[in-house]
Amino acid sequence: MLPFEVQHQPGKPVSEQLIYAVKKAVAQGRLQTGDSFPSVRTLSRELRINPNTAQKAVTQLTQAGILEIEPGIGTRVRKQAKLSTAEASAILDEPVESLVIEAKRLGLTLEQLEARMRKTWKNLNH
Amino acid sequence: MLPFEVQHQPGKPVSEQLIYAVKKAVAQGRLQTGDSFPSVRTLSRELRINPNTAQKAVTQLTQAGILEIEPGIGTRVRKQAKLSTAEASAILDEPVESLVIEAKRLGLTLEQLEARMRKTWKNLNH
DNA sequence: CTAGGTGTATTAGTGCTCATAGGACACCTA
DNA sequence: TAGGTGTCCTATGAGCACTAATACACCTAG
Repeated sequence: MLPFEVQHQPGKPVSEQLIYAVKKAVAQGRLQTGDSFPSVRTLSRELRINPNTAQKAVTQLTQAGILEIEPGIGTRVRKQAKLSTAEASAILDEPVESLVIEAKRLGLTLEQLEARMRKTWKNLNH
Repeated sequence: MLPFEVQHQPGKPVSEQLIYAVKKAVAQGRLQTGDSFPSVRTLSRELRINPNTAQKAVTQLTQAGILEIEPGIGTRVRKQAKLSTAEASAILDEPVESLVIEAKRLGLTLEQLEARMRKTWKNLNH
């Protein structure tokens, strides 16, 4: 059994959905620092996707600092390094602005958006 | 002069960047209800993109309820209809969850994320 | 040492989206 | 009528996503 769930939405790249599922599992604590991560071939078999697609996701997750490779042995969940404010900004600025624009367009108030975000935050805690 | 700015980022579809720029301009109030919107051919000329690409953006913005067409005359910014809570949820749930996951991964607290969002909200007011 | 696991790389082919190009039509206004 | 508007059509090229089948270097367990 895999330590995360992937819901394949047609139209979106399979590799990106796998990446998102892993990020979500890490945020939820279902994947913790030091946990061993399924091999490329296991992912391929369990998710019924091509080994290359699985490897693409693993490669990007490694470059993102979420997984780390031990050559010849396997992959583990890496200890998350704390990033600087500038680095966090570079990553978050776009999705934050995009979300705010969408919320304004839908007629929400700032308070309503914050309430929705707090709820989502707490739902991800376990 | 166009009532919005489009910054072409290579790798992302031109039509989607145009759509995003228009949404942003509406959220900022640079485009207001009733304002006339540039024609497909004007967009094509000013932005140096194909007329089909411009039309694709206009079509999607119309379907999203942001623009409205007056046949033979032109396009206008439509009055925003207030959506139900359920409809707003369907649109916002995904980006909110995605943002929360990313913020948690980067080690931010809920308070830090809210502060960043409030700042972005206010910066878009004018 | 060998067998079997790991990540990695290569080459090839298919299908889809994006963007471009050129042309055409129905509609409305001046 | 002339010129603007949105809309539609076919065609082409580029790039990406995914699949497929190999092959290689590395490490561990037996």
